[in-house]
Amino acid sequence: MKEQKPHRAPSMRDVAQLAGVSAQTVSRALSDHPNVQPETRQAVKDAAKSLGYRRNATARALVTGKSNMIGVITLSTSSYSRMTLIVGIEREAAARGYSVTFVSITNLSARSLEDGLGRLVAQGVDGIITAIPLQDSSTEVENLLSEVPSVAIDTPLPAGEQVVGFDQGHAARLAVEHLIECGHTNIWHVAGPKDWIESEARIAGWRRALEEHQLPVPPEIYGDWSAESGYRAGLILGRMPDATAAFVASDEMAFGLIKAVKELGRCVPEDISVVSIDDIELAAYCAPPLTTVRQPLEEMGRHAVRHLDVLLGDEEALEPQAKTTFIVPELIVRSSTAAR
Amino acid sequence: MKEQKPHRAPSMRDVAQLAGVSAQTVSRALSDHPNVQPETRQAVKDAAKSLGYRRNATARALVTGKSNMIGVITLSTSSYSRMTLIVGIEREAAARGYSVTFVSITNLSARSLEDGLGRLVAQGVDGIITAIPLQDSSTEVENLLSEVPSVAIDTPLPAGEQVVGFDQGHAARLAVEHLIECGHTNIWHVAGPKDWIESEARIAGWRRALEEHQLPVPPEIYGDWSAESGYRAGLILGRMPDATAAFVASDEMAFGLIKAVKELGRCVPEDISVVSIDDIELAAYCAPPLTTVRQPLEEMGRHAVRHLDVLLGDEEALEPQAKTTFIVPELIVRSSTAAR
DNA sequence: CCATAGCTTGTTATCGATAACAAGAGCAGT
DNA sequence: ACTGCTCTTGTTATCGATAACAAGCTATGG
Repeated sequence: MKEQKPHRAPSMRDVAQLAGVSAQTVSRALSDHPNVQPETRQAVKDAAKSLGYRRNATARALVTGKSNMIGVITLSTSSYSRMTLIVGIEREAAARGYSVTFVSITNLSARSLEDGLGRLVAQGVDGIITAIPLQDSSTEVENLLSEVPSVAIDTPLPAGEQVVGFDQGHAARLAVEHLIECGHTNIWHVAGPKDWIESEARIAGWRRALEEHQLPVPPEIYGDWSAESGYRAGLILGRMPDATAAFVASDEMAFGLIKAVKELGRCVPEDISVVSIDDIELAAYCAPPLTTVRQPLEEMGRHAVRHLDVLLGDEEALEPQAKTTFIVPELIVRSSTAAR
Repeated sequence: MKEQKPHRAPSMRDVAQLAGVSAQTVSRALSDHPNVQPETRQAVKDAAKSLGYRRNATARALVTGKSNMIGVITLSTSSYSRMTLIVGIEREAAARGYSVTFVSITNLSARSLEDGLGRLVAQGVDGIITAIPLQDSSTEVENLLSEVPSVAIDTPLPAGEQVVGFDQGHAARLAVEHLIECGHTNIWHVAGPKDWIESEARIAGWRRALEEHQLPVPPEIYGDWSAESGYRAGLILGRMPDATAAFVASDEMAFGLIKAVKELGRCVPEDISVVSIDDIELAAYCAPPLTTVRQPLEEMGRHAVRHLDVLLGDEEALEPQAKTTFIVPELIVRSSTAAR
């Protein structure tokens, strides 16, 4: 065995030497710059391959000012939805030659948002995708976001110049109107946490739909997206004899709610119909299978990357452009809802 | 409005000028280097703050050779387990001052592994965490892995110097022995896909437990971790009158299996007992709640980062060390299993 | 036959930080 | 008072690439 030293990775200089050209020519040859003699290019490529040369992204980033990294900031809930979003982002980013660095924060305070964004900016990302449901922010956050192009999913963060949106209000309406069509008149809502903008939007959609159909609007019950919180809500709802329908803000909470309701001796959908939002993979395997409004998170992640890519690439070429991509919600009827 | 130009972020030189010192002193002051006069340090910090200075991680990485980034490579399934793992990794990494870049691959071919690892290495990560269930690899993959310290979760990849492991065989044994204690003698297994090392280990554990108790070993049924594949397996198992117990390799497949079995008119756990592995959040909200063996993915992610940190920091100081952290599986009994 | 243009390649400067070395100040010990 | 040490700060070189400029060479046309 001879490789003793930590054998520094080969640099462009090494390749240049082996190929008998200058470093700059190597750079040009490997970047597929047009004005390079074919045989020179080939020689360079051969030399590079034989040395196992790999371009140093750090040096490249330093001089070009572009890191080809995009940052994603999200809440660190391990929910299905977040994961799906991130997978979508990663795939589209990889396809477009970006790598993704990923920061999760544990709470919605401006403090922790600043921290997370700060880490991303310090890292030198070219752009940021915020997948955070924050309602408001601090000036420090705005500063951070103004330093780097950013795209917001769900939430119109200040300075988040473009937005990929899912019309939460419309999704809620689809869910509620389905229940109404089934003949329900007493439709409760189990909402997400108060400080999430999605929760607000879904509550508003639910309320508006009820009002338009001149149905009574019961008070909403708050959960925290977890199945456990849905279970607690179910314990409350299940005891109300006149509650025959619930619109639940997430599939996971619906799982919890259904469990509680069944434990109280009532049946879904015979006694209580349940619709939710998300359509996670397990939704079809709940008992009964969940009627739900599909939110295509992976696709939303991909859209976010596409927007960001345009923002980064075209250098304020097309200013107005499509400011927002709206994804249309789709109702998926399974067996957790039934006619009265 | 006066800020017309893209106002280049302030550099160390700017701070130095404002504070009336040299760039090197700024570097020292901000890095909390000991030999700096207190008032100088303060002056530098004030200047930095007033300019909104942020250290350029790229330049720093170039000269120090350390990027403080760790790379994670994983399969792009949007399963709960992967997400939980990643959240654990990200949290621990953030706590230790690393940022995380994240690559997912869509299949287990050596080709795509090479591609993913290549992206990570080219990105300049300091270390890599492989969370891939690959059985074997190519020499190219080994080259890549030998360039950068790496830690493997689950799978002992070649050159993955340290391993965070979960004793899949033991987990399987716990599950099977629980069924045996319940009086079952005909215990089937719905396994994960053939090319996953976890699947193999769970199959082996299941088989060994049965053999030790001198019980018959039926052929295993393969799934692909998805609830859908569990459902298909359930359609097969549910038709066998003498099958009274199933050990399913993941909670998600168990959801599917239970649905199928119920559709065939048999009850869980009265007719068929089901144990699985993972303990995802929804496991407790299945109907019936799943008896399962808990696999603490978040903790495993954190361990991986700790190992990697040691590997990166101590510079071959403590060579042997704890080569592997083994996490102990824990059986969680709920209601999907019952005595015969 | 010279001028102009285009192609190919090399040279030098630069990105923003830190490492390594150097230099001046202050202080103690002989 | 001189030597030698420590503390503080500054200077210069460097990491690995690319941008900008420069130079040599080959066509092409008048």
